[in-house]
Amino acid sequence: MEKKLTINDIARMAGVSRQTISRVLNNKPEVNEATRKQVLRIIEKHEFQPSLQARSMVTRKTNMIAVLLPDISNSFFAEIVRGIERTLRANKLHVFLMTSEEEIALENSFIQLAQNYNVDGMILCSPRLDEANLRKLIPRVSPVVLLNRDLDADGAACVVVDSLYGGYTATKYLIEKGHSKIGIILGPSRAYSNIQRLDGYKKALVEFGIPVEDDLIMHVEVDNKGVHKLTEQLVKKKVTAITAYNDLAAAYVIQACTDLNLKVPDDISVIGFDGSVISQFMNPALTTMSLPLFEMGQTIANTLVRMIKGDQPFERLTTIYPILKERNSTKSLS
Amino acid sequence: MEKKLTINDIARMAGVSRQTISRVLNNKPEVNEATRKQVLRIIEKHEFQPSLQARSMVTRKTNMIAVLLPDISNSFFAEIVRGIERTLRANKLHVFLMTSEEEIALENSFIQLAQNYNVDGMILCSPRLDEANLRKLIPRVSPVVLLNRDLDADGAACVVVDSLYGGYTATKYLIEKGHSKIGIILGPSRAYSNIQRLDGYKKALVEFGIPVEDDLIMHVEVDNKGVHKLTEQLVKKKVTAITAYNDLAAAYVIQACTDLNLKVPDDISVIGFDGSVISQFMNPALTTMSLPLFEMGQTIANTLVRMIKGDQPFERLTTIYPILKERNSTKSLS
DNA sequence: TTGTAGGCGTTATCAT
DNA sequence: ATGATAACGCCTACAA
Repeated sequence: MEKKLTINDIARMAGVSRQTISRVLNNKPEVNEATRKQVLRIIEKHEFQPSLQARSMVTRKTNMIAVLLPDISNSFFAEIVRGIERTLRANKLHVFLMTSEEEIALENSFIQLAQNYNVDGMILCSPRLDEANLRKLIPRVSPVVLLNRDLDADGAACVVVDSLYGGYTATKYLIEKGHSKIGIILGPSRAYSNIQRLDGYKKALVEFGIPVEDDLIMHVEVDNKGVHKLTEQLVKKKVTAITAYNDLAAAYVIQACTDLNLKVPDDISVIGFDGSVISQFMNPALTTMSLPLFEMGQTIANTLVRMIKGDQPFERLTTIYPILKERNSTKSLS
Repeated sequence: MEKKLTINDIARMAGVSRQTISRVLNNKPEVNEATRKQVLRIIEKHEFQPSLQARSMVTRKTNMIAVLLPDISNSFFAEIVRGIERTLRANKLHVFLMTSEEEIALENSFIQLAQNYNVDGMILCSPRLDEANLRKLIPRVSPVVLLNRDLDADGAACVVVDSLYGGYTATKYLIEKGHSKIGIILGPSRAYSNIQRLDGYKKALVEFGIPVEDDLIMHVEVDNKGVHKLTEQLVKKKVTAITAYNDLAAAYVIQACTDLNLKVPDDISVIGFDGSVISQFMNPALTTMSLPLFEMGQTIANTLVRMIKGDQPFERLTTIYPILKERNSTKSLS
């Protein structure tokens, strides 16, 4: 690492005090034009750039935003982060990335870490922390934007997907296609979104007078590994359609069906959730409840930026509605 | 944001000097056990945690690693970052994420930014910067690990995919399946890996005495949007097989073939590159040159950690060989 | 074992 | 318009 020049070095070279250098760096008006030019020349000649660390010590701003999520290789989060990063960048804010791998302890310590680094704000994607802890930690890193978590707390805003609507719409769609024996595979976490999705599923069934059968409701234990087996169980129970909690899970469902010599959608209909890139390349192309992930990322970041600026209004709660994208993995029951 | 306690506050409460607090925080031995316990009690009671910023000012270490890549939503990079993050985390290092969107100007300014934040090291994924600039910037953020770029510079190590081997192996595989009219679709950038891949393609053809036809060599202009059209052109030229520069591009190739009423692999064979998640769910499942992305991320981070520690040897150049994963998108020409 | 003084590189405040 | 001085919160070196 090259040894870095400091503002003092520049001051010495320019024959002025470091305060003047500071003024030039910060575009303060009260500097003689001649001096300013001279200083700028020296700064450029030596490609001097001030230490943001030192600056942060006094300004109390780091321009860093901590972004905490379970898994960056999950395209759901990756696409959201793309939206976040671009929007933050446009506001001269930068991303401190933290991955919790769904571990509560890591989530906890990462939020502390964010505080210790003195970030200007934090984005929490689907935190698993319980409400009490969340309420305790939020003030330390606020402002905070939460994804998929509705918490009414000071210094926090929320962007949530309406999973109830999603689960309801997907199920209703299948019912209207003539299905009544519909299996549902829910995600590994006890997350709110899963409960919501299940509620939506039930709501649709009830609305159409179809009995809710508990043994058609499946929960994945840890990750997608279990989907294959759950699909087998559902098939044994003669379902004619399955809704999965995300597109990748739906892909595993289809794979399992193929292994069981069932054709999708002829023998069984499958519907996913997310609308990630893989959904359109699967065969058959996946019918899914699609989410505007990139735009969600932008919304999240924009909300945070407004909170930070402090002079602009922001939505305490933004609700995102998934949109049914009908493709070829679903079919009318004839 | 709650107002944060400082080391001075704790010192006052404990009735000792702040230096003693510092000693306790840093586990220095020269502290009376009674004092240490007393101080620890107060620290815990108030959940005091030192400012890492202030600490960095004097220790000259931030424990932050800048990770610069073109696009986090590209599963190729996302999976690599997952490996990087986990390994860095195990070494108490953290990720400062920067996305360049393939723009050279952004790459340039992000490297500067990394310097100004005084990061402990940097990971550059497939930088587009020319060699001169790269050589100039590396010393400012070193140690640096470069992905897919072989540059022999002080303070830099490289992890590269052997694209020549990959291109060669894929092409050879197709030739041995009886294909001789083989199209190749190369990536958008003038990146080294594309040139290498083409060289491998040519090498295989030459080895088997098959003439290299320039009009079977296609370059994507900007992104995957163009793949569809290029595929049409190749089909017009009666190719029986196409190798694509990554799995997503291969997906578009297959889509284009379907649109042209060609069946894969019966009418045309397609082979991808990367072995990303989508490849196994495509229909037909994609034959591809697969890369151990997560492990590559780990290797990259591990190399950087060794460089930072300084007392451990590290590979200046690590070469990764893609592995042929034969699935159902390729077939013998009968 | 503990405390004091000084400094890391900047900006803020108050003089001049 | 410019400069001197004091912070920001911590650690290092030296003194007690």
